[in-house]
Amino acid sequence: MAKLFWRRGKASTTLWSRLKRNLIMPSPKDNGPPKMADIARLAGVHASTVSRALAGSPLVAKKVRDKILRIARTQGYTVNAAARSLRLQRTESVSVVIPLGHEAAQPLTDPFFVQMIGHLADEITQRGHGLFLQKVVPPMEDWLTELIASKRSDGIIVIGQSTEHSALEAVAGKYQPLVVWGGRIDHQSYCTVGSDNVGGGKLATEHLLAIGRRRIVFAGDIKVPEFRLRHKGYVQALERAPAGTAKKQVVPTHMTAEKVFESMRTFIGHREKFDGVVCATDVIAINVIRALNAHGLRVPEDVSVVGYDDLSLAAQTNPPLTTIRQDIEMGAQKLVELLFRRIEGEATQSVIMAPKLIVRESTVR
Amino acid sequence: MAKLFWRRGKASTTLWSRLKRNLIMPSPKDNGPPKMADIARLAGVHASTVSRALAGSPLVAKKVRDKILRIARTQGYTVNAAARSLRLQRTESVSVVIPLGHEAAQPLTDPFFVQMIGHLADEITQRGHGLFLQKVVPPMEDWLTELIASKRSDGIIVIGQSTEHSALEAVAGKYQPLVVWGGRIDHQSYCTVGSDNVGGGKLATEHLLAIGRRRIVFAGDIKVPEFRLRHKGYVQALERAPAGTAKKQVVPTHMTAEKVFESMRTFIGHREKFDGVVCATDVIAINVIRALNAHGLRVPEDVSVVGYDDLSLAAQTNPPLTTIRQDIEMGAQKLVELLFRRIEGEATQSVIMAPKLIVRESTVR
DNA sequence: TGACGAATTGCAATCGTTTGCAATACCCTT
DNA sequence: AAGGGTATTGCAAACGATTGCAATTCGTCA
Repeated sequence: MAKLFWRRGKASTTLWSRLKRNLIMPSPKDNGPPKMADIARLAGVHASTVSRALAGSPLVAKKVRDKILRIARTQGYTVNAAARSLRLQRTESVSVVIPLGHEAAQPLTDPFFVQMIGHLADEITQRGHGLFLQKVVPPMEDWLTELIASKRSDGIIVIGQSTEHSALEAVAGKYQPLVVWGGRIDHQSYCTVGSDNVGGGKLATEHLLAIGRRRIVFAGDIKVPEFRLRHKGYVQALERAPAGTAKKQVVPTHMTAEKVFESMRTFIGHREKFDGVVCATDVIAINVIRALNAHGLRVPEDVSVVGYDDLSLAAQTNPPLTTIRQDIEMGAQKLVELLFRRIEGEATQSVIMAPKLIVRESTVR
Repeated sequence: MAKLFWRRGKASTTLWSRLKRNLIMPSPKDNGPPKMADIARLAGVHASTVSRALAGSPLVAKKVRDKILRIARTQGYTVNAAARSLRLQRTESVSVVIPLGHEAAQPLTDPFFVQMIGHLADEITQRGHGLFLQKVVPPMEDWLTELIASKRSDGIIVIGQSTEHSALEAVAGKYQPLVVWGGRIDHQSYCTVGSDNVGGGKLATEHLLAIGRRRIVFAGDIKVPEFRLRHKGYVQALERAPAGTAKKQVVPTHMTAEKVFESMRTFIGHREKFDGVVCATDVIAINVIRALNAHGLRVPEDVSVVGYDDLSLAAQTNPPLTTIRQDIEMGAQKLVELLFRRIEGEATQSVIMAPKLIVRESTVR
């Protein structure tokens, strides 16, 4: 193997040293980034002193430290991450996992994920950590335990429990530094951050009732925990609705744009009339509106539509979307804050954030 | 320190071993994930044999290998990533960097990034690697050299050269495994993948001319290399336009939704009439449409609008967006393919993909 | 039964940093 | 100038996995 090529600092008769002597090598740095030992040699000290200097330890004399730092900078030295992780038993990075068990389709099209990832990236880098991104698509097994055992990161954030509730439940007891964005499920033992989905669903439905809508349907896949909770709020609101209100109805639908569009179109064709739609997400809402328009139904004149999430694009659609805001930025902050506290060993409670109704033009003009 | 707590396998009088004898510890696995040595002990072999067995080496007897694999599985063993990286001098993961030099605002709102990241994640995980996500916001310095020197990943993909052309240029000679999504700039020495931006801009403009538009403006920030190239195509098309075509005009605008909306509104108010808009991105186009609607102008009856990217949401807007498709999925594939070839030491050429005009209803009904 | 060769296995060095402890350098006092 | 400190430094052992080489086992044939 090329092992000999990589020996350093031994003035021996290795192949490498012979090569080095024979070749024209004007640059002081030859093979790859410099190591701590290289900086040490340049500064005339031991590597341990370099290590301490870089860490800002008060043990090393100011004069020496300055010299070391200067040399390190000019040499473009940065500590080798793998070696550091191994020695310190921590990686200074966190895994962000997106399980897509409920969607066979691969691409993470939903802008919700993007916004979440963006905010998480902000929070995590702000704390000097890296972000290891992991997409988990079916078929998936043991992904969580493997990720944990690999010790690739100091903690894990899972975005959306998807259909992985049991996998999460299984490790919750053994592995502390784990936080999940999603719905609060009864008796769950892992730590979640999320909005009050039941409350949000109720809020949306009550708004439609308040503006006089009486035949309201729900659009979304009830198998996903978060959506099931939103649907639950929808049901609760309808149960207290004024007399004459039509009973509950669900448009089962997947998350990709075309699927939503299709299922909505067939729904419009086959079922009785309705005048309001509570959607499980903004993306669903947008496609519902598209389907309505395709059938000559105007929004909001003929049908009122409410979304969920308040993505940044919700304000830009046509018409702008009335929706339930989940404060994604705050959610990301909470997730990261809780995760770091759990990394420190603290036990933390789940956080439920209050959802907020944002009225725009897709419900009332 | 707690060092003594972590000693293993030495039947000595360490604090740990004393603790262990006294406490009730029925489970064989006590502290943290098992190490290779633990599996070895359980299987009655040396760690090196376990390593070989896990790697599927033909050196180890089939019977022994099976036993080791079984034990490893039941113990939930996974190789420690840091130790492996250190020994192998490779991390089996790649960095994806998003420089946001051109946008002071933090969040990566543009869905383009999301889709790109999603596809990259697919391609990278498919090759058994991890994805290390890095957002670089101003003020930024040395981010590239530091990332390289940390050896945190085996290669780097930069999405959009933003304002970092010179930083990229600086390392291109020294660091092979680097690929950039973006515009092909003259004399650049790093490897890029991107669509033919000039051609795309021309395509969009020619389409508007072909449907009879004669007063066409360009919306976008010309300081970003990719957008400058698109603008160049716009100019080229106008130069060959039929007589009577209005001369070129630019709406300078930032990328965030509100900024676009505002700059467009003031533009509409102050300038002479126009009947077509070539936008630097789909997100810009959507907000341009919103601004036009706010002024009572209909799309496409009064003004035709073309976007750029063909994001998945482009088909869902109202009206659906005519746009220039950049095949993001293929782009991601190319990026990853080229990167892995460069990791292998191969020199690779830049790739320019042909853009394609997608006609929807924002230009002609 | 002994020996030779092939098939398996173990040994030990290595990857680059960090850190407890031991050793040296330095300063000040008497 | 010797002694007693305190500041600085160096030494060497980890961290956990991989791999060339040496050592062992095993099967087989004479």
